Amino acid sequence: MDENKYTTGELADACGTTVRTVQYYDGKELLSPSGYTEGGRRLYTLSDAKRLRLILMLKSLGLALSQIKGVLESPNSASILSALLDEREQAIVEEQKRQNEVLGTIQELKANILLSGDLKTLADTSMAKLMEDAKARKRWHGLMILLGIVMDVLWIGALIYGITSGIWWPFPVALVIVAILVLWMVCRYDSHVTYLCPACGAQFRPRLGAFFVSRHTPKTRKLTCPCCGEKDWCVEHYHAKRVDIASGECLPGTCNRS
Amino acid sequence: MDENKYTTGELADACGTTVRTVQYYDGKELLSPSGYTEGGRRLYTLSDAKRLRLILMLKSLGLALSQIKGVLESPNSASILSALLDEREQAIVEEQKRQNEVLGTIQELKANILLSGDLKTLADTSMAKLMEDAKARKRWHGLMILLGIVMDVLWIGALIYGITSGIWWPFPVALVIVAILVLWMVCRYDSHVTYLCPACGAQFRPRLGAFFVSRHTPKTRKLTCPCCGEKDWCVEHYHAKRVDIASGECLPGTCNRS
DNA sequence: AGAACCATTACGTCGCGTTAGTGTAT
DNA sequence: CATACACTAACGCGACGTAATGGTTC
Repeated sequence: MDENKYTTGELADACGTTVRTVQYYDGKELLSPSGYTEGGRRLYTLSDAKRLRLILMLKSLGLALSQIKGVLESPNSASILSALLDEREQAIVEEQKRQNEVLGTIQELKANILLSGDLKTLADTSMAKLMEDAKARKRWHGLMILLGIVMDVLWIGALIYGITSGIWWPFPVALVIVAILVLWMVCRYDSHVTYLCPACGAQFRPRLGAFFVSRHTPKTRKLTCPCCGEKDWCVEHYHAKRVDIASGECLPGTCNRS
Repeated sequence: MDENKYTTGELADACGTTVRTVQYYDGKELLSPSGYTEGGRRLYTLSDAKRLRLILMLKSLGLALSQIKGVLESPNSASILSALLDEREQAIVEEQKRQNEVLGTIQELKANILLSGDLKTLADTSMAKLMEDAKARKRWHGLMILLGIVMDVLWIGALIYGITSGIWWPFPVALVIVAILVLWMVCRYDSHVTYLCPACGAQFRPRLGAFFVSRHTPKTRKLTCPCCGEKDWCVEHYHAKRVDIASGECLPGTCNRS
């Protein structure tokens, strides 16, 4: 039919893979050579190259070699491939969900170990709680963004309404509602969050006033530890459930200097 | 110190894993038993259980057993674990990017094989083009949504402005702009898209009029094939580059009945 | 004494990478 | 003859699952 054009290495180069892979596919009867030289070397044709490229493409999508073999050998390859792709898609989506959970857990874990220093406390913490906390934090962030948008719409809407119609009473009403919402959010946030003192390792809950005015980054906040009195950047830790530490107290047994 | 509480199977049950795994971890010196019975059976303590749970947690995050071993053996485990978690996070994010590309490619591939029936054409299509097309389609969808929002803001804004101020001339202007934008979008879309006839397998570009009025789903459109004349649901295929088929013609060599 | 339970050993998984030792094309 | 290339056979990876065989505990 067509000329024998490629030796093993040439085929591998042409398709962006390795000699070993080509040989392996021959062994697995995924891609058999169209001929041999007298000395026993494999010879491939152009259509073999196309087939190899197809195999490599399907493999890059995550299909197993055995599945690819099934597709290529079947008379109704299209429907089989279609089903496999559906399945693969499903699996990837599932895996991404798991990965997102893992990412959340990693976040929590990093926050936990960042300053606690050793892993003894960590050994007690169960994976389940870490994930719950991570999920709760995500939900809370979502809620904050949503409420933020609602509040913006409220006061900007009232402002525009005032400008265009000359009726101004809704504006201060909107501001009051916004203020109440903000206050509620801060209180709720404060009651679900603890901080880790980098100096003594204590887990504590700051007083609402200090919490309100302190400087902060997305993950830390500059607070004075009620256990050792040091003022430093404390790592925030969000809990799924309300923490039962009094405001301004620290969790017993967590301070290294006690 | 503490009593020997668990046999291998009890430990496995308590930590949600298998006997084999516990034995394997002993062999790898990840978790050695605290003692043995006279008969040579492994005995574990409560702290062993904690250690095992920690190991399983870190494994579930995707860390290799060798890495976990390194963490547990190191004196400054916290910093090492922190670094490993960072690395792992990076890797997961990278992997998710790749997976999203794969998902796009799978979409393209499914659209391609859905009705073409065989894989010969598929063998010619390179992975690179599939991915390019998938990306381009995503970009295009994003642009459409964005323009949709812009257009909505335009005409709704002009409407509200008319109601509140009584000045109505911006409204028809906005409508004209919206109409032009829609027309441009349709033309552009039409020039980047081909359809696959399920009857004869031809790839063709419909005439703009037919394209405009035909019924459609997200992935298919009811069109009359210019090659075989059949009217059926044709699968849409978005191309990264403008296709150079004349409007109402089909790509030569793609019709099975020619 | 029988039923669980456990220990050790070893092979199989998947897709090749990587030697090691030998033969072939140019 | 030298050099590059190719061949086969084999082990290795990672985290166990799955026998097979025999001893231990209750």
